[in-house]
Order: sequence, then C-alpha cells, then structure tokens
Amino acid sequence: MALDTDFDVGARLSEVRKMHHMSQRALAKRAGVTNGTISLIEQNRVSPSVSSLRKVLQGLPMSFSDFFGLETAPRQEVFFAAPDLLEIGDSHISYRQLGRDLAGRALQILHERYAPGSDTGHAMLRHESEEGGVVIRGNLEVTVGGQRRVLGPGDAYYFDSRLPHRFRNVGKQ
Amino acid sequence: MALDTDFDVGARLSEVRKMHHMSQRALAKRAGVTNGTISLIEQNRVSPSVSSLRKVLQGLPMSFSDFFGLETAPRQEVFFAAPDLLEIGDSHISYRQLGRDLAGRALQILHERYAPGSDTGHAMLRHESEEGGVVIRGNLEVTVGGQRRVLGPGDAYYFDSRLPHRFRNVGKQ
DNA sequence: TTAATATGTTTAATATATTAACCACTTAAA
DNA sequence: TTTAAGTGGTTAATATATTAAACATATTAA
Repeated sequence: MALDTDFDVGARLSEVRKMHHMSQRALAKRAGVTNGTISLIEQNRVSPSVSSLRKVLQGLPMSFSDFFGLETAPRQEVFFAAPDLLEIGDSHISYRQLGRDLAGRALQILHERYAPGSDTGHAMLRHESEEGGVVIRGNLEVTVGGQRRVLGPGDAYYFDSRLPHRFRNVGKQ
Repeated sequence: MALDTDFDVGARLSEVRKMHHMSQRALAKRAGVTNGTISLIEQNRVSPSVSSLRKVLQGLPMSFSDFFGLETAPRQEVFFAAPDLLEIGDSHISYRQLGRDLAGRALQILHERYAPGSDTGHAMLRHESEEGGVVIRGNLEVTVGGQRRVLGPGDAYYFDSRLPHRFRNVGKQ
C-alpha cells in the first residue's frame, strides 16, 4: 500500500479540473467557493480543509477515493502475452503475475497453478488488499481466518487479504 | 462510483485510531500535531486541512485512499459455491458474478464464457474501475481504446475500465 | 485516602484558509 | 479601435484551524 507522503494536491486538482474541461471560475461556481480559492489550492499556496476540498470535488464531480487513489497514470499497458506473465512461484506452485509495475494498480492479477498436494505453507499469508478467484480445474482447499473449505471447478472465493489465508491443492490433478 | 457526500471524517478518524490502539495523545505525538487537534477533528468541530490530515494519517500510518476508500466492512462472505455465482449474461455470453452485494467491494470477479463468434457489441462498454483477466481456453479478441489484440490461452489483459472496451470470441470453441 | 498518570475536552491566542474585490492579460464581437 | 467577457492571479479583511495550556474525570499505585 502506497503512503501519500508527497501527494501534490494542487497539481492533482489542476489535472482533474482540466480533465473535466472547466475553468477555475466554472468549477468554483459549481463547488460553491470562490475562484481565488481554486487558484490558491492549485498553486499549493494553501492546504485546503477537507470540507472545502469536498465541495470542490463535488463540483466535478469526483470522490475523495478517486482524487487521492488514482495514480497519475503514465502509459497503460493493456495486453500481456503468455510469456510476459512473470513467473514468481517455485516448482510446485505457479504464480504468474500480470504486469511488472504493480505500484499504483488497484488490482493484481495472478494465473495460479497448484501441483497436487502443494500448499502455500503453514505460516498463513497476510498482505493488504482484497483477493478472489474462481477455481477452473481440480480441488483447492482454501483457509481464510477461521474458515476452511474445499472448492471444486466453478467455485470461488473472495476476501480481504489482511485476513490470514492459505491455499492447498487437495485433488489429483 | 460512490460520491463522498456525507463522509464522516471525525468518526472515521476515531475508528482507525482505535483500530491501531492509540490514544489521541499517542497519535498526536507521532503525527506532529497536538492532542487538541485530534480531539476537535474527531468531534467534527473543525474540518482539518489536507496537510494536517496527512500528518495525522502518517502517524498511523494510513494512506488517504485507505482512509477515504475503505468501507466500514460489515461481515465478509468469503466462499461462493458454483451455483451461487450470479448469472448475469444472456444465451451467448455468460457472465457469472461473484457475490451479490458488490457495493463497497474494491474488486468485482466474473467467470466469463464467450460462445464462438459472440461479441459484447459495437457500442463500446464503459464503467469506472480497472479490469483484467487471463484467457483460459479459446481465442478472444479484445479492443481497448484504440488498441485491438487477439489473445490465446495464457494471454492476459489489464486496463482502466473507463476506456471504451469490447470482447469478442473469434475461435471455434 | 493521596499522589501520580492516564484519558478526552475546552479555551484564548495564534496561524492559516477563504472571501470579496481587484489586477493583468487574452479573446471575440461590435 | 473599443467594449465585453473570458482567463488565472493577487491582496486586505474575515473566518476558521491549530496550538499551548488549562480542565475534568478515570485508573492505578502507594
């Protein structure tokens, strides 16, 4: 999880305002603040209160999460050929990660294969995000928090990754 | 996308502070503000500036996105049996949605099947989030923004859903 | 009990954000 | 040209946030 240590509020506001094709005055009017306020914020000469920033974002409109969460999107790679999927597993468990620069992406996609009997280990995994998937073939035992289930083809799971979790292939294929 | 029209900053700060087992004074010290500031913010008697809220969140530590974006998480359903996957497609294209109450989830998981020759249509789809996937079987033509590619098994895609996009099964299976 | 150390809250003084009115400049129409 | 309306930026006055120091209460130790 990235920490917003150096988030540039002014530049971000200027960016999203222009995205919406609005002048400072047009946005100010919709937001119920003065154009001077928008100008000062965009120059980072003031740090707006959350309440006034909320008013401004409502004028776009845009949510806080979108304002703070979206990265300044360099260029987006869209397609990934099979060999480009990064192999990050070992001989028994195959994790193939989609894309290399995960920083700033909201979603991490893995193509996962578990050899029969393979296991992610007794030390339960923990990391911050959410994850989920659909079992394509075979049987997978999933343990999340206190809950455990064996899932077959078509079954699925979804949970907050901060809960301790573990996967195990309990089938023959 | 939810708009933060009524986001309760005070309650949220109190919540996350207690999550981290810190007193107002302990957090204030780590954040470099006074305990009075924390108290006034939590009572919603002031609307903090973005800069001081950033200092406070860095004391936890927590990002803006996590502060504003995370829902107050009711109970989490983790496992989904195959019949529980909601069928939301038609006779040619099968979308099976994982879970029913998507509101507040950062990630929407679909198990998708495209009949040979099927197509999501000429009107390109648009919605706000990111999406990606790995092709399991067959050949899928994916069009995103101005780019088009035919993907085979093991190939993958990932893009910002706000770009217009379209899927088409161009194989025989 | 008393003393010491926590807890969250309040308030006068100070620092900062916001407004209202202006400036300087550009564009388009008369 | 002149006029009018647009752009973003500036500044004194005002509103608000933040601090520093106090208050009130609870808990623990002696």
